[in-house]
Amino acid sequence: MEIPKTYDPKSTENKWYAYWLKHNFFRSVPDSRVPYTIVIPPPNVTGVLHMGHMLNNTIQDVLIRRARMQGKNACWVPGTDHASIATEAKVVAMLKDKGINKSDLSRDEFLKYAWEWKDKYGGIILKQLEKLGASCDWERTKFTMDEDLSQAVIDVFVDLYNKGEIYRGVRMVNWDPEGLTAVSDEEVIYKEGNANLYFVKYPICNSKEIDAANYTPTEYITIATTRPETILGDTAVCVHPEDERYFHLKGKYAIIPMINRVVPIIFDEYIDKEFGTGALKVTPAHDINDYNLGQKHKLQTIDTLNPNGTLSKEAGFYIGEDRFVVRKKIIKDLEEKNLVVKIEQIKNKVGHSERTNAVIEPKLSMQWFLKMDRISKPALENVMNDSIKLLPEKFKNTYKHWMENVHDWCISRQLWWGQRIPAYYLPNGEIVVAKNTNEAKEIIRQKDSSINFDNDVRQDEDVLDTWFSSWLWPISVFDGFKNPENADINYYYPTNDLVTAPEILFFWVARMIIAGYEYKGQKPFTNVYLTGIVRDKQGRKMSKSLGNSPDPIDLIEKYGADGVRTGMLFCSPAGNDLPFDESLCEQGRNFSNKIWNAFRLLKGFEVDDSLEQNETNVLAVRWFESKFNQELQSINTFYDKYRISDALMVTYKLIWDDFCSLFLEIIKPEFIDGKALPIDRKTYQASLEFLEKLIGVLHPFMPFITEELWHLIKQRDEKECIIVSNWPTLGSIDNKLIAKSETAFELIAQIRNYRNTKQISPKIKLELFVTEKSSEFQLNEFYPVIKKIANISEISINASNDNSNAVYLTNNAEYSIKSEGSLDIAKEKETLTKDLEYNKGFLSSVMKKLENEKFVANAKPEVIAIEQRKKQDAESKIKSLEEQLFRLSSN
RNA sequence: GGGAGCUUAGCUCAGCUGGUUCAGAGCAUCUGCCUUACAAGCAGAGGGUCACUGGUUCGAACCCAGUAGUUCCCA
Repeated sequence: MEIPKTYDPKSTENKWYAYWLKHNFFRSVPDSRVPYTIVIPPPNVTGVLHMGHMLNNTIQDVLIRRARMQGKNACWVPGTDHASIATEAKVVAMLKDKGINKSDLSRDEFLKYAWEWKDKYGGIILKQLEKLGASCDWERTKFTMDEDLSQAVIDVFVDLYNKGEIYRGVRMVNWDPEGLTAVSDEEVIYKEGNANLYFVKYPICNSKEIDAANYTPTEYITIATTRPETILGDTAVCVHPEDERYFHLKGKYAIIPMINRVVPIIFDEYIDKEFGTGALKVTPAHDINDYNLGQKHKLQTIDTLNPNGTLSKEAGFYIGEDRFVVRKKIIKDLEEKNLVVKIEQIKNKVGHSERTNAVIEPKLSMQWFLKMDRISKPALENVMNDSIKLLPEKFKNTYKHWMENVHDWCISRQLWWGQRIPAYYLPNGEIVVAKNTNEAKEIIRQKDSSINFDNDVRQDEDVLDTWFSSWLWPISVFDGFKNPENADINYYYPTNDLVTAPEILFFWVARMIIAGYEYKGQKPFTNVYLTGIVRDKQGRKMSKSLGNSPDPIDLIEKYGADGVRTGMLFCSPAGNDLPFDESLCEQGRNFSNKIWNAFRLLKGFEVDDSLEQNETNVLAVRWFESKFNQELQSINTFYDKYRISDALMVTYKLIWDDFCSLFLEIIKPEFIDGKALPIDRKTYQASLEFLEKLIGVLHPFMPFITEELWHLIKQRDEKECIIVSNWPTLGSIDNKLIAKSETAFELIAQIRNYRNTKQISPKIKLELFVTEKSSEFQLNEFYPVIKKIANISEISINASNDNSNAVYLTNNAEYSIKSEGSLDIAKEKETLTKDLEYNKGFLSSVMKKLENEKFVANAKPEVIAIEQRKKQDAESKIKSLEEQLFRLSSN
């Protein structure tokens, strides 16, 4: 069979993915094995795959595939979340294109469109994950608005309400006037920008009971504001109690311009004397700090904004006009009244909605809240005591800080897409919370049979925050609410690892932990692996809106899924951002090709059964066996520490450097007369076994090419696939042999370097001289190897002093090579002297330690022994170098 | 304004609780090679006051303090 020179991922990836699916290799059902479980961070159902998903899901797949090979029952649960705000926005936009306004639709009609939309586009991202090779148990795919998951959300709401943990209250919320909903603090993005700081003067008067409209002021107080449109909602002016400039205003009043409201001048230490004029206009309805001041000083609260960002009736002026239009208009009007003192340019930070990018308005509104103080306690404790581990650990600090200062969670959203809040309002304002309409009806009937449910009772219009669904995810995907003792939840929960972005550590991770302890009395997972953010070369986060992100599917087309997977992992230690560059994928693709060609080489060997295994090959096999085990141990350790990119790097070097560049070069049969000699059976067999082990270790990173090679190596049974093969077991390691090999390979590199500097072709054989010494690293064993891959004709012991024409190689002068052409004695001497000086310096630093009484007294015995050994080594090197120099000089 | 983290080669990062020749890896760079597996390759090489300043110690990239720069979180 002809094997192509370059590996072509396209022809294998679809084939093997389909094959794995067909044989149910991703499927997991509880059995007697140890479970290994990951629940996917459910991507937004409106989403398409971006680079962040690629990184995140590659890591999950690596962990899952390795666990599967280790004989665990690996279960990766996929799914999506319903993303209320984002999805509703998309559906509204879609309807708009069709000429339909959301306001013209009933709730049910709208939801019908929304579900249609979801059914049509909601699965895209999961299909894309297949391209990446994700080995999810697709039969378990969940959606946060599935019937049973929704029921869990409602049940939890009712339960927490009955426990007194959920309450309804007026709060200052971050209002998104475009999305027409409140958003959480975490969904507000503060962006720095230029703003005008307007200085406006308010008249002062002595009494509350004046005719403000016809009052002729004699004195003014100047306030500074960036949001003059809120002046209409002002109910006080506040200054610092120690601000001398305003002492005389105690007990006086200010008149709000335009609407001529007389408001008190209050004193509070909250004020920053340095900012603006040191006098603050107080608008309790439209600023959180002002709201707090208002509460403290019992001020009136006047809400001057409509939900859509236009001015309300309460404002008295500019009713129905947009807040930004009014900002300009009111300044013009105030200028006409000569009340604007000056306008300054400042930089400030303005909150924008993460979803719609609209400028957030702090707004008072009636919302539902979940108390966090009690239920968050175990979630803090168990992260602090490492019952749940955050990786990297540095996130413990941030987590602690957040959990210790946690605010009540605003769980209502003014939307339709999501789980509708199961609260029913009776005509007298009383609230009944029930799991469903029938239950509500029953409760209400018992309370007051005269109430007509259909006419008099209305259900809350709002839905719950999407996070209020996804915080239940590790439990609800296993149906742990309705059937708390079912086989799945008992087997898979708590799950093992969670892989997600630090950005949602609080949004989601912390809340899942809270729910886990509240509803299962147990953590939801043991390890939280926090990935970094994928950034572009300029360090900007890759995002669709910036247009700086490559399309992952295009990348897969170009470099193969295996190439992209390794590309993502080459430099992404946990918690570190990943500055992505396409060349990383190229490196991944090149790596696939390297392995491919290693296989081609092996496959091309002609095997001769009558051939004895020669000593070179015996040694090569012995050496690689040990080397493999040594590196396997290191790979296992890195996995245990979740240092995935380190595990990959070790695998990469093991395959590329040790297997391809060394092992294969050593055993590769020589060419005579343009024809390759055959190889013995034993070595050939061992090589193929090595390759099998290597691709086994590589499989989690590069699932496709490894499966392809696995089947090319030999004919296998239908179900005998690498994906379900055994992770290589750790064999013995001959450390002495490995140490010797390192010296030998170093010597080989020096011979090659010598060729390079002297421009000697690798084809010309050279002669190597060895000064026999009682060195620990006798390399005799490796002589055949050295001869072969450094192309040495003869290695001879140089007992005589006949070094007149030789160049020494290592810095202990034990090896030398016959120089081609005349020897530059001066240069040789210089190099030798340099090495001699270095070794002498080194020896003296060692001696300093050994002669230091404090060192000998304080250092551990091992450390002292090491220093003794260093001393001996250095002394023997110095001796060799001196001898060598002496020989050169005597010629 | 408060808190946390980071600063090691051109880039991205390792460097476990101070002790080998500890200053490392990959990529990039440079030199030489189309050598019959692979130019998506082979063989070599160069490159760093471990941000700065002090301190602790027999010994500091590592511990402590301060400074600068930078990122994140909270207000």
